[in-house]
Amino acid sequence: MKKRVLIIDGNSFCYRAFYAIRSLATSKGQPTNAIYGFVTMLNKLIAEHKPNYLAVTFDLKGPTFRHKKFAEYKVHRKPMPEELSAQIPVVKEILQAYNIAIFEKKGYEADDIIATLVKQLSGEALDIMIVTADKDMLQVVSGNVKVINPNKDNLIIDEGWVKKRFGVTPDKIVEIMALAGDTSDNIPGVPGIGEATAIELIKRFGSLEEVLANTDKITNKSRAERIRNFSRQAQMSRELAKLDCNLHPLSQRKSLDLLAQLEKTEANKKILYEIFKELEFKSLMQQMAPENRAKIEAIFTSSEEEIKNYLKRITAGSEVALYLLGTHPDPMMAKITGIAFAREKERPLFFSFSQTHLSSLKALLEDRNIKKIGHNLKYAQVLLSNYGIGLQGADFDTMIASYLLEPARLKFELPDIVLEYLNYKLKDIDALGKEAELAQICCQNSQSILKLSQVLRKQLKQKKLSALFRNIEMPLIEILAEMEIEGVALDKNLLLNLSRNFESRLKSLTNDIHEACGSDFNINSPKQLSFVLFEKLKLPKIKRTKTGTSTDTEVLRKLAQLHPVASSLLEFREISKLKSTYLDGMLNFVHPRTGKVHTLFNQTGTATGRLSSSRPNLQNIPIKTELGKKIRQIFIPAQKDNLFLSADYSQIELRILAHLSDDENLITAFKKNLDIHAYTASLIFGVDSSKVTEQMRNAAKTVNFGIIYGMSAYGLSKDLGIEQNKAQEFIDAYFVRYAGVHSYIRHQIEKAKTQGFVTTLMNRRRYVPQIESANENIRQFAQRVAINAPVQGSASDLIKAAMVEIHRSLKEQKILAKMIIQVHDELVFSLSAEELTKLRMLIKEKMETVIKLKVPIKVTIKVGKNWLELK
DNA sequence: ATCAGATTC
DNA sequence: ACTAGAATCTGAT
Repeated sequence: MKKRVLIIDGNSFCYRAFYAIRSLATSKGQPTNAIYGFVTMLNKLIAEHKPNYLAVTFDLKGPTFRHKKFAEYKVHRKPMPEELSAQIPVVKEILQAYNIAIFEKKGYEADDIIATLVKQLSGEALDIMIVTADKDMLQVVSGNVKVINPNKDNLIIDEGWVKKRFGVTPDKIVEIMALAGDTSDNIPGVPGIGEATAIELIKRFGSLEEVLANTDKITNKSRAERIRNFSRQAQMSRELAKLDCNLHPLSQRKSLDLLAQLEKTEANKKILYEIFKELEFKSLMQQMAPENRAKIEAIFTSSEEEIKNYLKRITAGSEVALYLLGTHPDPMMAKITGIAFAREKERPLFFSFSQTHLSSLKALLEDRNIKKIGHNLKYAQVLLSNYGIGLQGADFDTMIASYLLEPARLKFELPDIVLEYLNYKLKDIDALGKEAELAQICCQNSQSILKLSQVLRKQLKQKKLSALFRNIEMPLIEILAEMEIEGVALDKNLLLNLSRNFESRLKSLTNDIHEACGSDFNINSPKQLSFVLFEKLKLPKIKRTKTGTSTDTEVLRKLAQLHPVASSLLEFREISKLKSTYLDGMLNFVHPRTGKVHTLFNQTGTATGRLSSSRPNLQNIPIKTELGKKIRQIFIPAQKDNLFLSADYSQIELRILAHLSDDENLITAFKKNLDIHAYTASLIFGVDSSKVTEQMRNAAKTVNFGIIYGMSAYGLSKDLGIEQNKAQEFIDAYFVRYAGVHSYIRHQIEKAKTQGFVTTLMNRRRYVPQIESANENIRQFAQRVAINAPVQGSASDLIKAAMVEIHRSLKEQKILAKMIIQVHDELVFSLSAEELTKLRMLIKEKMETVIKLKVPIKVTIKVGKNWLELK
């Protein structure tokens, strides 16, 4: 097998990469599409052709010898876009780290360098493959020299292809270009002579020289005349098209020295890792990251004796990193597979699951004086609870720590966080091999968690996040775990009844709709529905989606004026959603043992600090419509005769805004306990508060909320159904009267720009790198984030702090009531009638006073026998 | 896997 | 591409 050389025309390759990937940029907005495309295309070529030698050539800026010969050369060529040229130095840096030779020479084009390289190597027994989209390059194709065109799906062009396409051997390509020219390089050729004619002439005469010497033999007289008139220009064109294959000093090199330089060697993975990390190329980072180098000498044991000895050395105050491997991501559904412990300066210990092992560990796990370090300790606590073990002493959760450092991150899985903060790859736990290997992986994971905790502890401290971590987020883990374990009971009979009622209503609506439309179709398919509405019934198209015509509620409401079927569709949509998501869907989450639903409260699920809830999501149970509200009846206390108590923060985000902005008007309004929307209406409409109509109050309410989200005049006008300039007037009036809010907003945007993040009451951070984006939309989005995050995040701080306080009191006072649900500004408890009076006071008091604001905090308490009937 | 459309605070 | 922030779930394609 001959050895293979791959020579890449770097500029051509960069252009291809740049246009192949529409947009890719770092979080700060630095474009990286060409770099990413270049690297992935390069990897693909290497994987496909497995070259032994590699080189990349580049053009340098400035005139070439061709410009000197012919002033018009490449005059039509647009300069390289700034977005692309900015990426080229990084591409070169990457090539260096790959140890791939780069060739560039002032005054010469990449093509000439390639031609010279090809000539230098022509004496060796090599397969040479040139990667370029440039037609010029075809002239060097020969038996062992081929061209790969990346613009044509990596089409391989060999001698046979050239002969078939042009009817001549590759060395005659310049002769053809001399006559036909090349528009992309602005090689003029002879006017009126195209490729077909040029091919015909060169096939007959063999070269430009011979054509010029024999114009009298050309039967088409005007063609012959033109060639004679432009003979000088044709000769010039030939010179331009001809590649220079004797570049100094490259042509002086011995081919063996050259080959040594081109030889493909190990890439410098460490540097590549750093570069890819900087560029935020996650998958490439992953490829370059080293495996953990620390040799793990794990103790893999089934001996009770060994376990006892290990445990003996762990005493009060000790720290233990623990990795608990479960069979399922939902801990209520999971079984324990194995447990690994890691401690400083000790060999890690692994147990595969057995009830005996677990019993020996119970004391350790339940000892609050032994500090537990883990990655997602809530998962461990819930899972262990199903084995009768109550985990205590949660001290450091690396998942929560990394969340506070980088709350907008999407994934907090252990391998992701280890890669980010320890810079090495963890073996995939799902690739389970033999048990010994499993033990190795679990031990490595527990050791990594221990190391992570040390790194993250420092970073939390440095960023002043330790208090939030220690006082709020860590204590919350145990509370959320208890809420998940407790779960929420359901009235299943009622659920099934409702489902059946909805079912029959849906059937009848389906009939009505099909009849009204004159055909049977799937109403749940937006595609089929839009065909029926807009093609069949010819109703007006009101709004577009990315892929077609919108049929959402807003559209259907407008269509309801024109066609009665739209109202039926609206009702169908509502009932269908309620039934599939909240009734039938709920049954999928009922736990086989407890008969309750055990929501997962995700502590790292939002960028702002809020919790999120899933499987099922209990934070979006319907309440707005009469029909939807009925769903709430199915949630009931687990114990017979118990009650639900709901405690709700009233207008918490506006109160937080008043506090953060220090706005005089807003603070006064809350201190006087005014109706805040009515008060805002009186301010922005300039009327006495007694003259505020319901309409004005509603408009003011929209404005009040809009402000918190950084709403634009466009959005407000659409929401209120008024002109945009009218909406702008409302916003202007708002900011005149609430000047403190206005300056607060400007201040937040300024802070985001100068320090890169904004903060909440408890110093929770939200990074806003896009605030400096050159893209108007992205920048404006970042500004809204900077306005909203401190408000939404502070409200989250507040309710989390309250949860910690309330939980502590309930424990201390041995109250049996259980906190079971949190919905951002609401807490739901299940309690007995005997505890009601005491709890009402306690909960209200804790929620209202846990953090002191410049305005009073108001909590409304309601009690009832299910989640609907609360008074 | 992604989209459209629904629900909540 | 989007226009009001933060989420999750279902059904269709």
